[in-house]
Amino acid sequence: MATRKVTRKKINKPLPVEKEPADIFALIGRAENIEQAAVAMQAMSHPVRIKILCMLSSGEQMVQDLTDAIGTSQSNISQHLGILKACGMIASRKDATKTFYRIEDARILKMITLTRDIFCGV
Amino acid sequence: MATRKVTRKKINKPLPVEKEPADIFALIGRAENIEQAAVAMQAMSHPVRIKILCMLSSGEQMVQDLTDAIGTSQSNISQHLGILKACGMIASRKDATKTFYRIEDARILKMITLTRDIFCGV
DNA sequence: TTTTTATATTAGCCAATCCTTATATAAGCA
DNA sequence: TGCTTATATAAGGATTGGCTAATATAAAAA
Repeated sequence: MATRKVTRKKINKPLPVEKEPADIFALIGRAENIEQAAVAMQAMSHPVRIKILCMLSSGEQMVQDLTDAIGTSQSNISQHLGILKACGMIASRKDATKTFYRIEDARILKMITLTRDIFCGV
Repeated sequence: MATRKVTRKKINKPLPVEKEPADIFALIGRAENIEQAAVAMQAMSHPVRIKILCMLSSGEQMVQDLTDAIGTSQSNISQHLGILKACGMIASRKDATKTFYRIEDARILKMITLTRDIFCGV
């Protein structure tokens, strides 16, 4: 498969050797961070993926359960899981024919928790 | 975060007119909220728009200053502002030939602040 | 009035996203 | 062995997103 690309750009510079004005850096940090935030939001910005992340935020889940709970096709869930995994947000473990997914990036756990708090009051 | 394990099946529906299983609602609230969160994230999920929102998070800014600081074309900034405005995230006020933008939705201010905190440690 | 400054809008193109259908893989079961 | 369950991948077409370049608008300055 041609790598699923949610990423806009992979910046891997250790220090800010950028052409953008200092204001922005002072404001939010390095461009690298902004890219990361953008990639994360992009990956989270789909109802199905938000639901997946919410379910995973309470612990490991298998694909079947995600599919049943969220209510779209198995293929569709699998593809959304692929997107989240490609970003390093989630990781998986296989147990026989089953695959269990979990949140891997602590920042994402924070993000989804806060998003839930802000938009759902939960 | 609230509950711990959510492997139950849908036993009964909570409230309204939706077709999705109860799990998800219990977990994050109503589908409506999830949609809102997705729209908000989608709108925020672009480096230029994150930069705009970061700048606006410290107060009103005019287009010229955003353009200079962020470093893309005026047209491009204007279009991104249009996207944010169309979602109700920001609002504008005109002063002669200048237009000042500000964050309008309190949830967005929260989101951008938290995003900054999580991804930039600022 | 003409020109300049500040911002908005439009058009066109290419890339990315998303969903569906169909098929592939791989482990357990009969 | 062949059947079934659980998940992944591929191909496709439709829709949306994002950029640039060009043009429009509108107020201020000359």
